[in-house]
Amino acid sequence: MPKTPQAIRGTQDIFGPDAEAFAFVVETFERVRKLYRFRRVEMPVFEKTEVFARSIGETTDIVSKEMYSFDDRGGESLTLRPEFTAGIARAYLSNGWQQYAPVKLATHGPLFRYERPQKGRYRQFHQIDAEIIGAAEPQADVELLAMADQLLKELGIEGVTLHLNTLGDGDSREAWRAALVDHFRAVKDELSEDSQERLEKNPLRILDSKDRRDQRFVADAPKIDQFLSDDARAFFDAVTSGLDAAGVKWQRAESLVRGLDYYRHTAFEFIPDEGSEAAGKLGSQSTILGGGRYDGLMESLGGAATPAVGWAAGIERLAMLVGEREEDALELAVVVEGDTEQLHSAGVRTAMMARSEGVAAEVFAAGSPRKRFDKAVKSGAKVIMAFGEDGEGNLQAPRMKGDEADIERVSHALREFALKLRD
RNA sequence: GCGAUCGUAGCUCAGUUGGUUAGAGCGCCGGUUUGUGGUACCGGAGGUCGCGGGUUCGAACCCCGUCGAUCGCCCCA
Repeated sequence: MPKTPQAIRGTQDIFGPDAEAFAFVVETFERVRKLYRFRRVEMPVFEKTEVFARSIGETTDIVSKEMYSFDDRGGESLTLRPEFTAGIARAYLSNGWQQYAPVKLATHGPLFRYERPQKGRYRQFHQIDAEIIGAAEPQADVELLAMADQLLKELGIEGVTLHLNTLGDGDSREAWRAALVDHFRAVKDELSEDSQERLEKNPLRILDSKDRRDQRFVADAPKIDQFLSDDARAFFDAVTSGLDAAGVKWQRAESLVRGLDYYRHTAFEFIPDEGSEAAGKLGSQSTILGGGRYDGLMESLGGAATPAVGWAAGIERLAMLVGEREEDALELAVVVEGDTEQLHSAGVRTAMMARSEGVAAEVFAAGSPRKRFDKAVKSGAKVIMAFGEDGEGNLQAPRMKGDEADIERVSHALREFALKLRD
């Protein structure tokens, strides 16, 4: 016997209730996205490596060690997408979608990151994604967040709050960053090992360190608000008042920064409330939906300066929060009581007629007659219909079992089909 | 990349300080409950105890390695 190959680490085969929950998330997203008139876009799963390296930031962990990169036969370095935004930006530029600007785009699909798998985190994972490109106004941020908020509500997810921050414009962000470095460098020796390293690579990240040693110094660290330009402040005020008007609840998160270089102004995450049921289900992964404004991204890919905002959410994480979803019930189970040609065709034909009229049907025609009934009963079918023959081999009229209303609905469907045949 | 815990039947798990042919439930297949049938009962198939070494008269159990899984750290959705 040849050995069965193992699945790749960090990949998942999703089935049953989990797969139903996954589908429910995607279907709900598709429905909500249409309500906000986001247009569907499909993109390649892989790109030239530089697309991600240049836009996400060379020094980020994603680019430096988490990308699935490989050389193709022509010797070009390609990478399985670790996120959507960079690819969408590339597509926007290479297809001249400026002509549609401002344009609202939505997509979903698999992403890849070479990371150690754990609860709510995989090497191949899936996201839903929404972007507004070419809109500089804070109203775009508001609309995008309103959609996220509505999506979570329609998924029935509770105990999750929008954490909101601003990183200011490019200058504000740089000034803040410099002040933070000064602040933390003064106490460098007392910081955790991780944060000493972050000081060089990504000082903003020290702000949400989980280490107690760092948290003492985080409290009195410089705040972004001190460095905001008037424009940046006005922008953020417009976003928050817009959210209030739209009825989207939010809370200020002064130390919320996002990992990627391209963020400016608005940054946000939807995070389960401390101690909530949702928080428990997610383990140590807390963010279920995150994003922000990335006004500088297009330029890093050689395009004209183009304002944009977007977010992405992990489908697996959302699916964990929507909980078990049962598959739709079987409506009609057709049991064939023997193995003659006549009986089998009767069963197959009946199921076909039912399905043509939108009634979910399945035929049970394997194993002993007793097992067929057992399986039909266990299938949870609302109506069981049995075909048998009399002693002389004549097909008997089918017998139906189930609630009167259910039987009537199935019978009605079968009659409808017969009527159409006659016309 | 680092740490902790765990790998026994298709699935969920027992397996007493190391001691005969490794068990149960569910699922699957066949049958009985002398008619139609979610019950109950009987029987059957199915296991290199993750893999490789070692210790021992003897290893599912102890030791080392390795692979995998889970959870956490880093980072992130």
